[in-house]
Amino acid sequence: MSKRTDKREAILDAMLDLVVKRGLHDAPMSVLAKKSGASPGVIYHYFPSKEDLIHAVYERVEGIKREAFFKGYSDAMNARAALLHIWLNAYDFYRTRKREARFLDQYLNSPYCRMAGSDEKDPIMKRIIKWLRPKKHGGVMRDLPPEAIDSLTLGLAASLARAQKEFSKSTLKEIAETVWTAIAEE
Amino acid sequence: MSKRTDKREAILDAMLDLVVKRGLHDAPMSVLAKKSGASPGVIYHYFPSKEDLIHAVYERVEGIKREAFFKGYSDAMNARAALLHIWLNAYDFYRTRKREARFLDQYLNSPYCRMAGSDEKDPIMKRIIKWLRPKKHGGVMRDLPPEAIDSLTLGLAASLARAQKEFSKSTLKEIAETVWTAIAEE
Amino acid sequence: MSKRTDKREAILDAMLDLVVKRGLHDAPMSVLAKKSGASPGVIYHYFPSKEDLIHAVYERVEGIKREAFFKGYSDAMNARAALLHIWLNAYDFYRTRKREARFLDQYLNSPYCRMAGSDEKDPIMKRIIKWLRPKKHGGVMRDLPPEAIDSLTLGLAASLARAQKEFSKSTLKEIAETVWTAIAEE
Amino acid sequence: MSKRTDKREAILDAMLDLVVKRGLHDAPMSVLAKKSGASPGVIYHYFPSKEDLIHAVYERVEGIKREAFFKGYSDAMNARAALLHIWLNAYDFYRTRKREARFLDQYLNSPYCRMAGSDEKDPIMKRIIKWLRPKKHGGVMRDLPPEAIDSLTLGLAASLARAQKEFSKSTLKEIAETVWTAIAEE
DNA sequence: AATGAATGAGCCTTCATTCAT
DNA sequence: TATGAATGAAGGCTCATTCAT
Repeated sequence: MSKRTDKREAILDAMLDLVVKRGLHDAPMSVLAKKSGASPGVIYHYFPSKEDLIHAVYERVEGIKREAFFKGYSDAMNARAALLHIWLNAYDFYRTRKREARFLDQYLNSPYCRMAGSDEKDPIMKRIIKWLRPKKHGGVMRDLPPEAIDSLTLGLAASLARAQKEFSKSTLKEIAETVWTAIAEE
Repeated sequence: MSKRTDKREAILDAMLDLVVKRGLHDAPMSVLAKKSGASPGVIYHYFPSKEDLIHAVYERVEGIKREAFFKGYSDAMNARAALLHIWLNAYDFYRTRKREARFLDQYLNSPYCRMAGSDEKDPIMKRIIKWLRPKKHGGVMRDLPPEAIDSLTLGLAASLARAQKEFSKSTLKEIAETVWTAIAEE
Repeated sequence: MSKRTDKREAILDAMLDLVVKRGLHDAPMSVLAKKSGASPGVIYHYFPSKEDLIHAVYERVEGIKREAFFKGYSDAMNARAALLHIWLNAYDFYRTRKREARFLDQYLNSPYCRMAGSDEKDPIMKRIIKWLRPKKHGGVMRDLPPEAIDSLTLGLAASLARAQKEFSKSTLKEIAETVWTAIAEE
Repeated sequence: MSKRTDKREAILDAMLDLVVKRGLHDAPMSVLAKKSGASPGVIYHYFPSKEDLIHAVYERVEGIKREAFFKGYSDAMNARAALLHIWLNAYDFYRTRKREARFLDQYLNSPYCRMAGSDEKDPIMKRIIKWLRPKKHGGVMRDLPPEAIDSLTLGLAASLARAQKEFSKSTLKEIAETVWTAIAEE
């Protein structure tokens, strides 16, 4: 990995930390410079503005998230297996990547997010969405709106991950299956 | 309502608007002063600091939310009826009170929130929680963690309300009942 | 003493305290209002401006000082006795009236002082100055400049009073007499 | 001298002037910026806060004072010669460095001074203090408290320097010798 | 006389950004 | 590429003063 990439990464990582620790407001470039080991000047060499930098952090986090969600996933899986797999991956991601999760919380709920051209708010599910549709549209779901599906699956995983206590793998599977039963066409 | 209270309300309301429109960051007191019709000085007569003001806005919104959730609710209702009722109220709240909903999104995901002494993050559900527990603890639910329950009920309502399209009352009821079936002990 | 006078006194006294505790800078009218029990409004009823108020505090302190210096003094005393008497009184004043002493320190060294029309910086000594002049001008002193006389007498008393340890009456008298010997024509 | 040092000096010097002209209160950073030719921002690059800046000005002035006091001084001098020498230097300092003198007057009598950790209020005399003690403690003085010694020597010089008229070198020497006679052992 | 809400200029400080080196 | 001093608009907040009551 080149030195150039190293410094860029250091900046992105430091900003992620900063936002998580002090908030999207209260994340000054000067502090970022100190944390990242880069001078204020170079930061502007890598990113045109603070806003762009924030968006770049988001893209990076989003990439990590996507990777995490689809780790071990195979197109050969059937709908049920795929959903369960991704659901558990999601729980894991939100559980182990606290920093990334907290950044997303802030970013997605801030005007920064809406500033982005944002092709799609959450492009991840687009890849599995083919099943996350009612049967009559080629999916395997009950006739529920997509928002409902999303909230009932990934939203649930996220909120469980935020809980104090950690759930055992078997409990999680149980929950996932309950969900599946509730939303899938029998 | 006294003039004193009027001005206080005007400030709170203007800040709510400002945060929703420009974000928790980028909500300067000077702009607030103009919007609210109060001078920069008086604002500090009513609130010790910007932070306190933000917290006060939150308390106010939280109060509105609580009222909305429990509108028409009666202790005489059984668990199922109560949950459905509140669930629909919640959907309504998130649907019609977009400003308040967006403020909560930002506040609850910002460090401001964690700054508050915050006895409880979301005290609302404490009132209906008696059923939102597994049967073996006196509730009527399957043995799911409270976080799951919350996400599956109010979280779902919130995410549906955020959707572009509006759902008909009958669709909502259908969804609510699906949920109920999924989480309630048969 | 009339109520009017009472409130005026309360304001003056509170300001004296404030200046001593927080400095001539950092003595806001709002804090003064709280300390004195008078509203910001009335303060301006008694004093046209903050500057005038500060000057009024000075006049009051100066009055107290004059009284203290001349307590027990009699015109019948000869030069030596008078000087010793006043010298001891001065030490007492600076020793027991710490607040007043500290206020004078600040006021006399601040631009406030020079703002005042100030007939005379320290009018006190004018009353005993008849001896504090060289013999050839009708006094009893060596031919030293008045500033020297003043510094050697009252200035010395003030600096001794500021010291940590307290001096016994006999030590003080000894010092005073040493001074007298040094500056008086034999 | 580096450019960095230059700007720092310019700021310190401008602040000294400002305090002398307008007082420790009423010395706004904005005015300082204009006077010193530095932007408001850079000032904070050199000094963490206004308070620190004030303290830094003090340190600088104190340094100048020390240098002035000991100019031409040699350890070979005996007590009497040393005292006379330093006494005349002190008069010169207070006489020619009016700005510095006036700053010290304000600073030393303000709460700023007491805020400082201040190892010692006036470390200068610590170097000559070996004689400024009573004979029985190895000095050459009468048994007077140190405060008295200080006031009778440097205090006197300062107050003479403050006078309108300037004293001739011979008058000064005469005064100094009178003082010496008064405080030195026989 | 008295209150205290209200004003608004101005204060200290921060911070995104630029630029000489 | 990299530095970090420099900029200056803006931010949160204060405070002498006024004024409706």
